[in-house]
Amino acid sequence: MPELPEVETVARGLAQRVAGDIINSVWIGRKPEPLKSPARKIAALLEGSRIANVRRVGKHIVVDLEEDGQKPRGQWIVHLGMTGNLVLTSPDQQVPKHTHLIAQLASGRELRFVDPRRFGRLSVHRAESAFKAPGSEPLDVDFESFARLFRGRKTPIKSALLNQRLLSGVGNIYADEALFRAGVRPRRRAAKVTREELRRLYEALRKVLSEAIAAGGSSISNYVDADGEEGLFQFDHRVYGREGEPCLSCRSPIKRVVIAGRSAHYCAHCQR
DNA sequence: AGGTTGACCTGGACGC
DNA sequence: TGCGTCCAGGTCAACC
Repeated sequence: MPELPEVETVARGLAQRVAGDIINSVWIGRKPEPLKSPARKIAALLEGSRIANVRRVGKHIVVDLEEDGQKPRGQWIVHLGMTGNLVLTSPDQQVPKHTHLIAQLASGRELRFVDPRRFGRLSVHRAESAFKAPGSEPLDVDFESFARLFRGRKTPIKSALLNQRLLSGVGNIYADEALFRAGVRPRRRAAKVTREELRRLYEALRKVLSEAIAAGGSSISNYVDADGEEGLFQFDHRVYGREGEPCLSCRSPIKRVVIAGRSAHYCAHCQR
């Protein structure tokens, strides 16, 4: 579920509420799938740490941890996968099914990682080897660097947008939405997209992502933010999930095709 | 080397 | 109600 705007929303919400709090103890479920680091390493780094900050890198939530004297201690990295969420609750809230980790905070609250499909991943990094995402942040990268990412790539432009080693944080919804707004068909070979089209794509992607962040994430389903509240938001999907419905510009039906195993939505009339 | 496919999971929506 | 099928916002390893 969560792409860049959703992860940003969760991270911001948590940063506001838990920065400065201390993790007293950690419970980790028995199913090992969501853990990239061993459970005892995760627990060891988290327990006794103060949460300095919570932020987003690509689709990852980075929890910066520090010692008492503000000395950096390491990072707790949370990837939400398709269905994961990191929720701040009071301990008397019922623990939902598929809760894989609970961090008890000194303030008396709990930070819980819940993920039914278990595609999410948890890991820890020591302070010496800080986490780094391989791709460029779409909201930070300049146009020349953005354009360079696609040079010589025969893969469909849609697949290139989703490639996290190129761009960090773009997922299926916002890739489709950006391509629609730029007027570029998802199956076009990345290398063949003209400079002018890339310029439109660059602007469209930034616009779509920042609008979605401003709206607090996507409206597509039961997405909830760090408080466990439904995102109020209404970000308009113009193509995603609108197969067969009329294009909002030209009324021709939105098409859905599969590209590299992911569904892609576009308007055959407006996108070339 | 670089691109595409299946596997990994659970659950909700839909058709019969 | 129940069962089967399809679909899902992500990412890898394995394949060509």
